Amino acid sequence: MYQYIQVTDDEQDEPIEMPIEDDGCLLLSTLAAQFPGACGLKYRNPETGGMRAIRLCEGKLHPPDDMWGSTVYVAVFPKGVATHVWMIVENKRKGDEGLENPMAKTKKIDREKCSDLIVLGLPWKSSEEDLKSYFEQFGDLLMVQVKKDIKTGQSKGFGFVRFNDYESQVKCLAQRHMIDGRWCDVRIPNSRESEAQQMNRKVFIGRCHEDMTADDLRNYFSKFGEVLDVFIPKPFRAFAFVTFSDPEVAQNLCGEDHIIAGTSVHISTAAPKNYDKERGKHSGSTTSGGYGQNQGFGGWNQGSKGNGAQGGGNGNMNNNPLGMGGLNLGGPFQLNPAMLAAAQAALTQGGWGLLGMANNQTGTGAGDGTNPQANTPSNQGFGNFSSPAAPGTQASNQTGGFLGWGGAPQGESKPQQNAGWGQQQQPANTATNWN
DNA sequence: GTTGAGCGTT
Repeated sequence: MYQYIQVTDDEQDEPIEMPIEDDGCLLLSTLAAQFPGACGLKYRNPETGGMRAIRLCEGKLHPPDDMWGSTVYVAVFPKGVATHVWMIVENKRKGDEGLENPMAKTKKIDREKCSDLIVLGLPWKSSEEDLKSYFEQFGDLLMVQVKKDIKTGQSKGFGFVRFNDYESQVKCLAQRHMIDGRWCDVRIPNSRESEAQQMNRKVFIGRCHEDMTADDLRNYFSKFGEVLDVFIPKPFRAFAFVTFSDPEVAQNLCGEDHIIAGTSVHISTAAPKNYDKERGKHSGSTTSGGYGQNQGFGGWNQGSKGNGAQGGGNGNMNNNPLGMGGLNLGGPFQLNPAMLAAAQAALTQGGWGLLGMANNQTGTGAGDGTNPQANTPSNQGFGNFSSPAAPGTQASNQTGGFLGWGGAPQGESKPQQNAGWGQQQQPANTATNWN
């Protein structure tokens, strides 16, 4: 018999009900499962209006005066700790917010964010100064790079630029460029950094009920923000995707359980599927700068596009944590293909409800019991494999991807602009930075 | 010392 208390990470947001233990305590691990990175709990004292801390002792959060009551508690996060790629990006752009709650910052995803832009077809002779003087017409530049051969110093014929303002980027992407006598193309690079910035508009809805219609989902989720698309695989596979226009809305919902038409669904981040097959479409479809719709990147694991033969039809098994691509789905199990597909998708997404393994810390599921981080919702009861979302991977890629920021050739250094970035030192002449 | 579709040494 569980009791629940209401917890939020933002007093403006809808709280999540969280189970407390038999001894009346809330486990920090339970809290962290819903609010990754949370290190404590607090609540507003109605008498003083101030925030009051909840006692934390050996991983247990103790109720104030032995009573949780109906108070809405607020998750507490370590100050100034970079836990997400998004936060790193935000730190870079908004250095004055360096001490805020990192998770709140994580949720502040700027839809209209600049990314590095690749400049293709540069004349061999063009220098970074040449690029700067050309691209300045579109707006303030933060960075210009010409990629060169290490030994000879000869240009490789391409480079990167980054604008300060998104409008400048849009203008620049909208046309071809005559630079030093050659036509050059400017595009969003096919690298993970830029992909990371465009994702998370779409959320994965696990544990869907067969009676749920796209309209049901749209109606329900519209109260959180504009819904661009609802996708329910046919035949029924017990999951769906909802795409919001605002990635912040999508991000805010991730990790939550919601009740729709009496059914508890789990919302998590939509995992991008492998990009190898889609990359061609991707780069081809971004030349107009338009990736505003949910299909813009074409690389999401929707389980659609005619790959109904999930056993190996689409070559999309590389990231399957349980190696299901290697199973013979036509073998002795004779499971309903819809259930297999749902199970596979649920595994990929970390939504375990379908398999009846939710919260099963001592379960007998395949590979269970070996994961030292079994308290996280995406790993419960399973062996040690990588989380599909793997934000840390993105973070490291991200920091590694902007190594050209540290230099201040003009002699003026702005340390604040470098806060939160992994690499700040670099040899001269690898990039030119005017800010 | 050459070249002309692509995708970023640290």
